[in-house]
Amino acid sequence: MDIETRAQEFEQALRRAGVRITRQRAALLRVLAGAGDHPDANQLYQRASEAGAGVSLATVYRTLSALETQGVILKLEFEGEPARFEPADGRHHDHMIDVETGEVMEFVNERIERLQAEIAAEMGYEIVRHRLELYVRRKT
Amino acid sequence: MDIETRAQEFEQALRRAGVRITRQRAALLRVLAGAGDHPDANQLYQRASEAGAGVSLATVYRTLSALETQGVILKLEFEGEPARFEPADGRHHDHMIDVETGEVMEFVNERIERLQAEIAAEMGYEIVRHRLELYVRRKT
DNA sequence: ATAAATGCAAATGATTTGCAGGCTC
DNA sequence: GAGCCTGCAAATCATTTGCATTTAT
Repeated sequence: MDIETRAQEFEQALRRAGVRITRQRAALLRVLAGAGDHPDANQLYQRASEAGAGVSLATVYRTLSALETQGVILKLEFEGEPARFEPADGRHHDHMIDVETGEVMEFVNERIERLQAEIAAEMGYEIVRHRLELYVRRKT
Repeated sequence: MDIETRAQEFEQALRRAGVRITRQRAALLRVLAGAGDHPDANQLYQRASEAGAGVSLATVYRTLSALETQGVILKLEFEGEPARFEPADGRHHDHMIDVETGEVMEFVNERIERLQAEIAAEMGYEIVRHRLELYVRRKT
């Protein structure tokens, strides 16, 4: 799926929720749709600005939280750094962070997901959401 | 192990690292040693103050980070709240947070630990540390 | 037309830090 | 006695918010 298509899907989701698509938001959606990495609010602000969109950082934050509320993007809060964001389109995955380089990788493991659900169930709970982050170093 | 014994073990660890044991730190160590919950900096500050120790919040933070550096306590950063701390004496465990009540529970699962190590290894990494949090709701 | 969104600057909240005087080793 | 510690207040940093003005629908 190309960037424009994905951006339009984001727009639909927002419109459906009654959120207005302003010039700023349209620009942000495109930046997000094209982000292969996991940018933070400030990086998104930079990218949108470079793309010629007149956007303020406050609006970036406000838009990000609207998008998060609509479930269009996910907020990632890794240790010791500002929150990062990623499109929420794919399937659920967890993250692995290289502590030397800062690189963020994604991974999926069905067995871990199942075990988590079992653990919660055994204690009489159901999982609302979870957070699994592996801080790793390249093996020598 | 009683509170005083644990507090003294904390002191030893700090002394060994060349950190001075001041009246404030001694008090903090006792508060931490006696904490069955997972208090944040401000709660520790309150408790130490109530216990009659004249401590400032700045010193609480400075002491907590010294303790963390020495590996005596662990810092927990759950979503949307100030950092909490717990003594690092027991075996490793992860946390489950009841999103309704805020209650924090601990759990251990060897299989999940092993799977995490395997996942990292498959991608050529070794785990430095990890974070696994289950945000749960009591089953209806 | 009207309610929602924007930009700016000021406010927040948690945590950190500079500095002058104190206290531990 | 020397240097680490402390308390205080001011500084940071990411994020949020009040308000007057603009804009999408």
